[in-house]
Amino acid sequence: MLNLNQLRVFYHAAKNLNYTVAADELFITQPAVTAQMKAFEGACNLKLFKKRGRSIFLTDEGRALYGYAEKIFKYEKEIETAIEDMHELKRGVLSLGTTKAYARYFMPLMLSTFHENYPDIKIHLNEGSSLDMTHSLLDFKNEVAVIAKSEDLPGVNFSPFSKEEMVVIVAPGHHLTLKKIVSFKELAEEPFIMKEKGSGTRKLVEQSFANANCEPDILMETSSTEFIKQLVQRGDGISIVVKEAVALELGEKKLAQVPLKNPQIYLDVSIAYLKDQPLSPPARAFVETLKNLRASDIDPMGIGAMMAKILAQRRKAAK
Amino acid sequence: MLNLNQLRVFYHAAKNLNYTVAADELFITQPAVTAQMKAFEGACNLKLFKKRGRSIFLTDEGRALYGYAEKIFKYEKEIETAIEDMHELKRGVLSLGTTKAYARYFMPLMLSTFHENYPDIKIHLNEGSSLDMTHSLLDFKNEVAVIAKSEDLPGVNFSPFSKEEMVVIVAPGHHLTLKKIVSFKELAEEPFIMKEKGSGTRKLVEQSFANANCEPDILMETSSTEFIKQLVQRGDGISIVVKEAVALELGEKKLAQVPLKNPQIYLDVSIAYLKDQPLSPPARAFVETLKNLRASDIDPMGIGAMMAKILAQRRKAAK
DNA sequence: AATTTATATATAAAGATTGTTAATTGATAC
DNA sequence: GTATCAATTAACAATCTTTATATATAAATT
Repeated sequence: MLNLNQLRVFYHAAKNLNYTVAADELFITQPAVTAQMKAFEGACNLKLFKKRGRSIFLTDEGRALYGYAEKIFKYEKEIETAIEDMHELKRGVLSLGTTKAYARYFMPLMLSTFHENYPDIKIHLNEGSSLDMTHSLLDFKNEVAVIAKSEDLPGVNFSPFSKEEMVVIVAPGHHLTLKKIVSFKELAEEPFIMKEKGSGTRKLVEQSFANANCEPDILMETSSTEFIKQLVQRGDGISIVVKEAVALELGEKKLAQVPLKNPQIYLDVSIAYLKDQPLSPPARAFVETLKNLRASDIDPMGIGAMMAKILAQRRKAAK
Repeated sequence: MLNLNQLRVFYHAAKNLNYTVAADELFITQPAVTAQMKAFEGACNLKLFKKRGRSIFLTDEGRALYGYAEKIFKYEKEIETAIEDMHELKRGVLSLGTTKAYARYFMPLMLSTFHENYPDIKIHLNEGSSLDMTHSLLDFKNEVAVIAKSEDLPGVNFSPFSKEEMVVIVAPGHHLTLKKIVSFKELAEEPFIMKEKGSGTRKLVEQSFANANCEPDILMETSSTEFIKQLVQRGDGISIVVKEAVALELGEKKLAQVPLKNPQIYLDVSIAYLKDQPLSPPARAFVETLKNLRASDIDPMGIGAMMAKILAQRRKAAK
């Protein structure tokens, strides 16, 4: 195992053929160079310099070694540049987890904006249930997750981000569409298409039924909101989903919304990251971007408002 | 300027994802790893490891840096191999200076033998006058010189190597060939072709004339023994040269030898190298080889005997 | 499930390297 | 011969490493 500190001293001494200049370049004193060179020649068991009067010359061995040293310290500079780049976010990876809904509706715009601001950061986006994504933080699979707060894990920091309006969806022409307003008790009578375990939506829906002292009649469980929409459209059951995820279908009348008896329910979406782990520069930059998006408005927004805001910012930036 | 010691600690910690194993590999204790890693992360201003319980993981930044570290320490191994090779004479350079006569008559055999024993040592052979070659040692142009001792320079070590018989040469049919024996006084009457200044031969010849209280009648000075031979053959003058250099011409009767009145004169050839500079391994090996060639016989030999000995050794080795 | 055992990292004070300051030597230039 | 410059030497200070101990988690045992 070579002492690379000594090799560095040798490199500078050999480059300048002068211990004093080498010392200056190394920000150490000249006697330190003398000492290190002695130690290095001893360790290598090779004479590297010849000394005549007050000047020094490389031996053949020294010259050979200098060639190698040049390479290694040139490479060191590359490493320093790499570290510098990481600080300046000129390279790095953002490992991000989110729900399918966010990955599909919100993240494309959000991340393309982020990528415009930090073009050298690679993005690793994973999707899964809120619970899965929370656990992915603990496993270091992701550094940040944009999800519904599933359970209050001690190591995870949840920072409120958006509030998504939830809507009851039924097939067009469904008998509930005749009602002005429906209660959870009434919904409990219908076959219900439920999201999978671990889903933030499911947790909220179950909670809402429980608050009304009833239980949904679960016909089927799935992780796919697309699948839920298909089933509901076919009239196989009803469901409660994030409004933004069915905005299109509601507009096209492929699905119908049934107004809920108050209170209206909202899904709280949070930015989650580990408590006692400092975020990497890319993750920090992303969280900052997210929080800035939210901070300026007092009322919590949904995806729709959020996206409108991003688009407004981009238009502004384009001017 | 990166602390490569810290980078090395990081490299081993990252390789094993375990501080204790890293410490073992580095032959240091585990607390030293902890300390160095803290210092390194501080210096880089980057989190490189994430810690969960008793295990550690690389961050994205750590993973990036590990890629670089791998390269640099792989390259370090190459340097270590190079140093090892230099010790084992598997690479290196022998910078050798000698006189034209030696370069022509002795060194081809000597160096081809040396090369057989140390096939990975490159040989740089320079030729010049004994004085020039002595100075080349002081200038670090050569490390070893095989030459006549010209003057007693304080920094140069002269170790006797061979003794070359000197002969008076004249043109065939020259009037001196009629004599049974000639004195320097008689030689002083003839036009003399002298070797250049700095030549060991010249110094010896001048000394010999001076001892006989006379001076040669110098017709011409040259560094080329070949040129001397041509001139003498043409009958332009006489000269005194190393016998081995004219053995062929004497045999072919192109030149004639005139017996010198005693004492017979000999050119002392030495192995010269700097006193206070340790020799490089290749130079040490070469000097050893030369000294071994000489050591076993008590009487100093000339080139001819020396070459016979080398050939005998080679035949022996071939068996 | 609760306790013990083993394993891994962190901390703190003592000890070994490495680097600094100041004075010396040795060589070159004027 | 004096001045100057570069490298060395030696005593002191800073940094790194070790020893010993603590803490915390995972695995094994009761």
